[in-house]
Amino acid sequence: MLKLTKKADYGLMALKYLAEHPETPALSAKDVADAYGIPAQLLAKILQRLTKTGLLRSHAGMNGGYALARDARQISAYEVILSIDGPFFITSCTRGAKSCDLTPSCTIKEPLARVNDTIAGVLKSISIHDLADREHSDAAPGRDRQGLVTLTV
Amino acid sequence: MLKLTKKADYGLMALKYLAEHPETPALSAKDVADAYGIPAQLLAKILQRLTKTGLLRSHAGMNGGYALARDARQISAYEVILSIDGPFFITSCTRGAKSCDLTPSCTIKEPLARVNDTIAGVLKSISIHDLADREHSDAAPGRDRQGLVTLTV
DNA sequence: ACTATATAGGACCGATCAAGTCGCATATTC
DNA sequence: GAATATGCGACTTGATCGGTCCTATATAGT
Repeated sequence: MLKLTKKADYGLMALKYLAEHPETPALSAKDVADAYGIPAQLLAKILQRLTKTGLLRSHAGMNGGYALARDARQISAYEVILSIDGPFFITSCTRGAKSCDLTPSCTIKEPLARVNDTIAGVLKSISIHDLADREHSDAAPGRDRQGLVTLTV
Repeated sequence: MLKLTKKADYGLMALKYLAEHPETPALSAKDVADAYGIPAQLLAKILQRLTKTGLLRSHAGMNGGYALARDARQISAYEVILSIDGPFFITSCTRGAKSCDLTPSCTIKEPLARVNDTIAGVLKSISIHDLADREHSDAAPGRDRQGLVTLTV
């Protein structure tokens, strides 16, 4: 059904939240979880994962927590999703896979691989900052309302 | 993980196969299943579904089977996937859903809904014919190699 | 030193869902 | 009437997602 996992959702929400609070040196998993009403333990593990992949910086102990490792503009939705859910492919057999189980049969893959690339491209072009400051960019007058990306399939 | 179900894969493959054999009046589920090494019973149910949604025309009895209900150019990958997997949304809570469980919390959804629309747009722009005759379009010399679609997010 | 607060991470569980199978009814052709 | 098809519902199995629990470790404040 072409759906993002809830974990990835949570991860994106958390990063957005961190991006919206640049003044605080660190926010705990519980802080973020409470803000959104997400299970704290679950979010904790997600943030740990994002830390391991280098998107977050963590600090244990009191007043500890997490902070963005880079500028919000430099973190793409793609990286977040990839960190949490692992590599995704729209088809079971992609050109990434060595060989298709349905050997030469599945000739569908080539065109769909391009769809896959497109999706990846879109997600790569969306940064955490884009998610966070949506209101601003919406409110900005005379701005090209739609157009973060243009791409060719 | 943003993945298509195998059923949708099978469905696309089957339609492609039908598109490649326009001379035969009808092909049985078994014919197609054997051609690709797919479980016949499973494919049967998929084709039945596609028949119910109007993409295929069926004929029972000996020498019966399935045939495309429209020209291969007039059937989009989107329709096929939609028929088989049902409506898909990249996020758990989309603007399609009445209300988000995480009430006003999930502010992620709006930007991602646009990603969702993009994906849908790409899939809508790909027809069964595009899947079937890939070799031809690839072989065609001096043709704009990449470019079925251009879209703005 | 002690305690409260954090991250880090492993084990586990339940619900959901995809994938596939089985069985039976019905239609159609030979 | 037999062989071949579709049509459709029920069921099984395996994977995976979402979530909880428990323990170890780090750190800041009193």
